[in-house]
Order: sequence, then structure tokens, then C-alpha cells
Amino acid sequence: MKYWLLKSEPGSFGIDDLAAAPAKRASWDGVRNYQARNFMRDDMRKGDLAFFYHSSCDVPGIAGIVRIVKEAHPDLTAFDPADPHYDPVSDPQNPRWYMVDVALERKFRRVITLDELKRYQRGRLSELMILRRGNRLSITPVTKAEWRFIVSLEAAERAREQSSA
DNA sequence: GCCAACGTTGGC
DNA sequence: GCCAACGTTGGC
Repeated sequence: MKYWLLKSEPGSFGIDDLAAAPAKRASWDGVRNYQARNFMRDDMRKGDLAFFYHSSCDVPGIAGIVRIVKEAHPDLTAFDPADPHYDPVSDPQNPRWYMVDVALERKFRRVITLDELKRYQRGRLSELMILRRGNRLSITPVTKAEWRFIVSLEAAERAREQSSA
């Protein structure tokens, strides 16, 4: 099983939108970057887990965990002229863009903020792709060690807040 | 194949 | 709104 990080702008689709969706499930559509597409199409497998990252918002950070419930299939929004991610060059006979389906695993009790992740930029998270300078990829792999560490931050921070209260 | 121009991303 | 960083496009 692999681990991932998926970015989305909560202004267009955030973790609460996923929580409100039927069966808490949705297609991760609109990806229009080849490297991100290749990760989805070639490496993502049913059962993989991914962080749901909120970008371009007041408090950027990881809001929760989703599970890949359907492997890559053609992203139909690419063929819809009314869709903001419409790609006139994509051919329905030979789809260029793909999406996976995800289901909400759980929403974190609090957002693990980008600020907090950056505190470990020189340590446990020195290789985390979203902390690398200039990285804009919307889909990035996360190592098992990074995954476990980040998941542990949720409770660790809570304990620290409580002890200092 | 090079590279300038342009568009997008995303934190600040 | 700014702007650094990056990807894509298209002329040559």
C-alpha cells in the first residue's frame, strides 16, 4: 500500500464537501498536470491512503485522510466545454486526463497546518515534497515514515497544548 | 531542440 | 494583490 498527498482548494472542494457527498465519496477530477496524472494512473492503487491538503486558503494544511476507492479512469470533465477544466485537445477516444475516486477515511480533529509541518523541514519531514521549494504538484507521494509521523502530530500537538494550558 | 512568452500555482 | 517558481506553448 502506498501513501499520497492530494491538494485541493477548499474554496472549490474541501474536506467538508467530501464529508457531505453521497457515501462521503467523490471523483478527484480536474488534474491537468502530467506528472500528477502519471502518479494517479500508474502508481495509485485501490486501498491506498492520502492526506487531504487544503491549499490557497486562510490556513493551508492537512485536513484529514481519504482512501482511494477506485483506480484511475478517464476524467470526463476534460470533454465538457462548460467545465472550468475543459481541455479541447483531449480526445474521448484517447483520453489524456484521468481521475481516481476517493472516500473520506476521517477528518482530523484539527488541521495540521503548513506552518507546523515546516517546523520539521530540517528533520523528519526534510524530504516531504510539498515542503520542497517551488513544488506545486497537486499529487505527491508520501513515504510510510512521513505518513506515520504526520499522523502522530495531531495527537502530539493536542498533548502539548493541554500541558501548556 | 531551443527558448521566450505566457499562464498557473500557491504562500504570503 | 504580489511574485517566485514552474509547466506549457509555439515560433524558429
